[in-house]
Amino acid sequence: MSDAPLRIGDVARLAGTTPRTIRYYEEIGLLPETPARPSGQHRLYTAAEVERLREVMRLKNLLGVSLEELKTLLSAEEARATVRARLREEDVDSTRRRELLNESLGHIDRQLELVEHRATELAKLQEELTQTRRRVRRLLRELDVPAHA
Amino acid sequence: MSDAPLRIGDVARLAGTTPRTIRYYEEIGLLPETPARPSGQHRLYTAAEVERLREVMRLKNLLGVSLEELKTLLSAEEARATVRARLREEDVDSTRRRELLNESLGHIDRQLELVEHRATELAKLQEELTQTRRRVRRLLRELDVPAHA
DNA sequence: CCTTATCTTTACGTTCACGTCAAGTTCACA
DNA sequence: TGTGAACTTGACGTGAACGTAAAGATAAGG
Repeated sequence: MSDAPLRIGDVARLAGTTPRTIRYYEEIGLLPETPARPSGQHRLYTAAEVERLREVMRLKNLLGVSLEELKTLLSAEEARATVRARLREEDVDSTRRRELLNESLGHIDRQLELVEHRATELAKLQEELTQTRRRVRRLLRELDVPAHA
Repeated sequence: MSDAPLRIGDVARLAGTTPRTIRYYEEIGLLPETPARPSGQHRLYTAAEVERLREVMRLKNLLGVSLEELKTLLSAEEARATVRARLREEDVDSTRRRELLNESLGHIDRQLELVEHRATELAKLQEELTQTRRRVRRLLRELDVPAHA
């Protein structure tokens, strides 16, 4: 029931964007092309793909990177998904497993570095604004209690 | 000595941008036009204006807003500067002072809201990434100590 | 089966935030 | 007073990230 296939308009509504954007993201490889769709036929999506899209939009907003940079960041995530899939197979020798996991770790760390940097910068700004706010409020209080002599 | 007037090229270098960008920002009213400059004459700047530019660029990066939105945000800051100037004059009655200060407070709160929102969102993302990182590292550790039976 | 909303591709248009080029001007310095 | 570097305005160009319009195809409901 809830896994009824969604069409591009539904996905757009659910994610708070437009069909054009979704097609564009697919076009530049930011979203995977629905595989094996005879040209002309409607695109069909699942709820998981709505989530994926929301995540893309979230990262775009928060990280403020170009779609091209975002693509590399997400291809990393893509890679991690592949890794997880491959790791589920029993017949991967532990040397290879270690390789894959370390690769994942690298991708994560790259993202974390980006996020942490922005987070601390924002924290600084927030602190400055809070300070300024305090100062203004103190001035207001001093107006209420005019002469403290 | 250090307050020798700067030219647009110097300002650009000091702020890490280009003359074109500075002129553009002036054009759209994001930076104040050097007042009373006979058309054709070189623009002259002070160190304070370099700081202003750096702040503009910083906010642009951190808040990820359009230059138009940034302009309104900064006009608020502009207003606060005016307020500070007016408050230095002694002959402002306290009713008016209160008004001005409250206005300032409103502007600051608007910025703070924006900043705080982004900050918490970024914090969430950071937390998620950190969690994922932990999971991957645990998997790696389990590879080192294979059978815990 | 027919209608109609929604989709398809193709292609050109648009906005933002500048880059780049041209032709002339101003400024610091020898 | 000349000369070269940096500046001026004006205009057109550009890449990113979509919007929009056209002409036709598809899909879901009655």
